[in-house]
Formats: sequence, C-alpha cells, structure tokens
Amino acid sequence: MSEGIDGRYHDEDERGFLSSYDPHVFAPAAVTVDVVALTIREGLPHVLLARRAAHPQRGLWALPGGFVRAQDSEAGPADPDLPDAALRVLAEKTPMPAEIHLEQLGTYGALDRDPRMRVISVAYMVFAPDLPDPGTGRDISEAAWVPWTTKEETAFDHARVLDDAVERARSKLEYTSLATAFLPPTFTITALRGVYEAIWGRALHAANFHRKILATPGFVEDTSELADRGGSGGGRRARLYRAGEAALLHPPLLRGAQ
Amino acid sequence: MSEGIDGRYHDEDERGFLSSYDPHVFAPAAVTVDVVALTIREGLPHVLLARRAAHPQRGLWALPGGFVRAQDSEAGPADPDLPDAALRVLAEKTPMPAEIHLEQLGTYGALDRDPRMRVISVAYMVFAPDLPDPGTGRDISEAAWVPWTTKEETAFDHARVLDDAVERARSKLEYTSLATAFLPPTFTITALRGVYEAIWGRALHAANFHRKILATPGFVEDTSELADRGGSGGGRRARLYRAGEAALLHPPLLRGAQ
DNA sequence: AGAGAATTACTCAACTTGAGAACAACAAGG
DNA sequence: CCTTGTTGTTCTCAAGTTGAGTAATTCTCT
Repeated sequence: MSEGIDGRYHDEDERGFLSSYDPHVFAPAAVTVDVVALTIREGLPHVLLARRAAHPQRGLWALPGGFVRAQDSEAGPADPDLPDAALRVLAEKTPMPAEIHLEQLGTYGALDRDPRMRVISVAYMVFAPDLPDPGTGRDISEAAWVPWTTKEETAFDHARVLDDAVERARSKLEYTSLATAFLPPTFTITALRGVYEAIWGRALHAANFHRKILATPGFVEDTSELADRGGSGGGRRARLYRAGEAALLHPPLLRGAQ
Repeated sequence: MSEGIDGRYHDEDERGFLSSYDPHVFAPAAVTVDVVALTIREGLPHVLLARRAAHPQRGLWALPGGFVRAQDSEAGPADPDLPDAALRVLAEKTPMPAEIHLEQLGTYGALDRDPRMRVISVAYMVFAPDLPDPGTGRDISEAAWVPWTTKEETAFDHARVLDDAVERARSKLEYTSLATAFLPPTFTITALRGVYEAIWGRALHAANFHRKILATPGFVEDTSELADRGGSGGGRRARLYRAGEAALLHPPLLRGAQ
C-alpha cells in the first residue's frame, strides 16, 4: 500500500530494529558454522570428524563446528564473515595449509535439529589433499579423518549434512575443476583419475580419461616434468601437471559416462 | 575430554545441562530469510522486489525478507524450518500458487552487511511461472516484478545476492529440468526454449533445441494435445508437453553450445 | 486465396565418445 | 642384463551427437 512508499512503518517483522534494539531479546537463535572437510586416502573419501567432548550427544562423531562470533567477546574477536568462522573452527581441529578450497554447502535450521535451542547452522565444505592425522594436543579435542561411510554414530543432523556434501562433491566434479583441490600442487593424470574414481565410486577408462582431460582447455597445465617414480609395481613414469586456470569445464565430464 | 570417547551418555548430566542453558547468551545475531523470486515476462527475467518502507535505505528496492521466527511469539508461531520462513515472507508480498519450486541459494553473514547489527541472511530462490502483479492491499507493502537488470537501487548487499541467483539459474538450466518451473503445467517446446533464451540471454537454434529436448529422457512428456492457437503472427499449432520425471538431465544442455 | 510465420522433420559434415589395441618406459627378479 | 609384468600414453575405429541449414506442414492474417 502507498503508506509503504512515504516511509510510515508498518512491517511487523522489522519493528524492533530501532537504534535501541537489544539483540539478546529478539534473536533467540544461535548461529554456528560446521565444516565438512573432505580428502582422499587410499582411494577412499574421508571426512574430518571430531568426538563431541560435551553434552549433548557426548562421544558421538560430529563435524567440526562452533558458534559464529557475532561480535568481539572474551572468546575472541568477531568473525568478519562466515568463511572466516569456518576456517577458524576447522583450524581448532587440525592444522590446514594456507591455500585450501572452501565453499558454502548450505544452511540447516530446522526447529528440532538441536535439543538445546534454535540453532541455525551454516555448513561449509573444504576440499583438501591428503593431510597428516590431527594431533591430539592440549587445545585439540579428538579428531580424525574417517571414511565417509561412517555415518551411524554422528550427532545432530550431521549425517544428512554429510550426504548433501557427498552429492555436491559428486556433482561438482562433473562441471568444475574441483578435483585438483584434492591433489598436491603437481600431480599425474592417474592421480586425477583416482580422485574421480574415489568420489564417483567407480572405475573410469584410463585412456579416454587421459584424452578428455587434455582436451578440456584450462583444466591442467603441463609442467614438462615427470614423476619421481613409476607406479608401485613398476611402470612408466607419469608426466606431472598442475591445476589450470579454468574453474568451469567446457565440455564437462559426465558421471553417467565412462 | 576422554570421557567422550567411550560414548557413554549421562542422562542426568544432560538434563541439568539443558535446563541451565541460556540461549540469549549465545545469540547476538539476527537471522533473516530473503527470497529471490524469479519469473519470465515478455521474454525477460524479472525478480520480485519490494520498496523498503523503513530506514535504513528507505525507498530502495529490496528482496522480500524477514526475520526467522525462532520461537512462538506475538508475531506468530515459530517457523518449523527455514523454507517455511521463506514461503511466509514471500506470501507477505504476493500470493503464490501452492506448488512452487523453492531452493536455498546461500547464506550471507558479513559483519558490515547491515548497518544496524550482525544479520545472517539465508537467501532462497523461487522459480515461478508468470504471475499477476502483487496486489497492494492492507498487509502488503509495495512490491513489483521488475527486470533483474534493475540493480542500481537495491538495498544492503541484495545486488550481490541477485547476481549469485542469476548465475545459479543460468547454471542449473544446463543440467537440471528447472526450466519447466518457469512454465504453466502444460507448455510448448517453443515456450521452453523461451525460458532458456531469456535466462541465457541469447537465441537458440529452434530445430536443434527441439530435437535435443525430445532426446533427453524424462525432461518432458507428451500430452498429445495441441496449443489453442498458433504463434502470434500465424503459424502451426504447437504440441503441448508437461514436465517429466527427471530432475537431472543426461546429457545436459550446454550453455556454450547452440 | 496468398503471404508469412511457427512448428516439426530431415540431411549431412564435423566432432565427440566408448572400447580396445598398441606402443613406451619403468621396476623387479632371476 | 634380459625377461616379465605393470603403468602411462598414443592410436584406431565404429557409433553416436552436434551445428547448421533446408524443407515440409499447418496455422494466422490480410
């Protein structure tokens, strides 16, 4: 109605947002970030999980997570943005290299997903090369890379978040150059194929994969170097490549195909 | 800390923990939902925007949005889940058909995105067929379908949210059957092509598009009926189809191609 | 009725894909 | 050092898909 234009204030949902607004009274929901960090070990996808040290659901596996620091407090300075919060809670579980691929997965906010209170959880995904096991030092609660089939004993709705993450990863491998995020700076085509086979869960035709990767502009760049050794049981030394400029693959690699 | 590992579950401890938990201590941020509702009018993508009736940024276009109702209050019952909140704030701006396509776009939480306080905003997308203009009745502030090129006068970071929505829509048309969500229950292949041309912003080869759609299993189903009339300036009456079962397209329609 | 237009079918060369064979370069064991 | 097995890479070819254009069909409009 026309009153809206001239500025008279009628929107119930926005009443309260005046300068005297007290967030604690009108914002009875907590915001957390949870991180699904994926890597590939021995040909199988693994996810970083931590044992819950506190109630509720103490002792169950859970995604690394924590409250978003909305403002400076005793706990530490405010998180400038949500990705900062995700990297912070991840670093609390295990050291991470400086350059990692981080992207938002989705936000989960069902009323009953946490028994304590309304918790809105922003889930992030991290794609990492194979990393050492997390230490279990003083400030680090027990955490480990576990195969992502381990879903029976996860806390809250983290099994569903994991499922969503798996499907997202499977899908993004098709039309983005994401697979290189699972590998060290230089890698062989066979290692790249290993990423696809691990995430998609099936074998690919080595020769056709090789042809297709090299035919996709910007996916990989030749380093004109060779791997130090051939395969485990003998074999030719493979050529080393690094990730190319392209973020999107044209044409894509299709999961339904060989 | 190590008590967590054995997985024992201390019921009494947990009960005491829950009752002593004060949500307000951990909730110094507000959670909102914003909805990017897209439709196609006269061959151009349009988005539902509302004039901001209040400061800050009064008078600017903004996405329909509002606070997530974390618990029952004077304003109304709690939103059971985030999609419920999105549908609620959308319905406050314009009536919507019962079946609409709703999906989460992403969550925006930069410290400075709202001048008042920390606001975490979960953005949703809605893909709708061409709908009448929003009424401007008592409970409805001024809202309108505007071409999505209208970005110069949007509030907060809504221009960025809109950009993300556009890119998401462009991308999802390639490998999902999303385009049918912009159309009424039955439609012609030409109308479907119109969706692609509007969102991708370029003409497609009509004959090849026709061949490709019919060759993609599950995309459309033949109704064995014909459209009432031919094209505007004459032309054969087109066959009517309805959306098929498939959500994912194999093979996809590629944007780079004709 | 005739012109023009939208829909659908058809044609064909160029390209891509799936499957396998063949070739090249290495490790390990006699 | 020479053979054997293994891995990486290139090649071949039939089958399928795509891009571009042409043509047939059936409608509207004048």
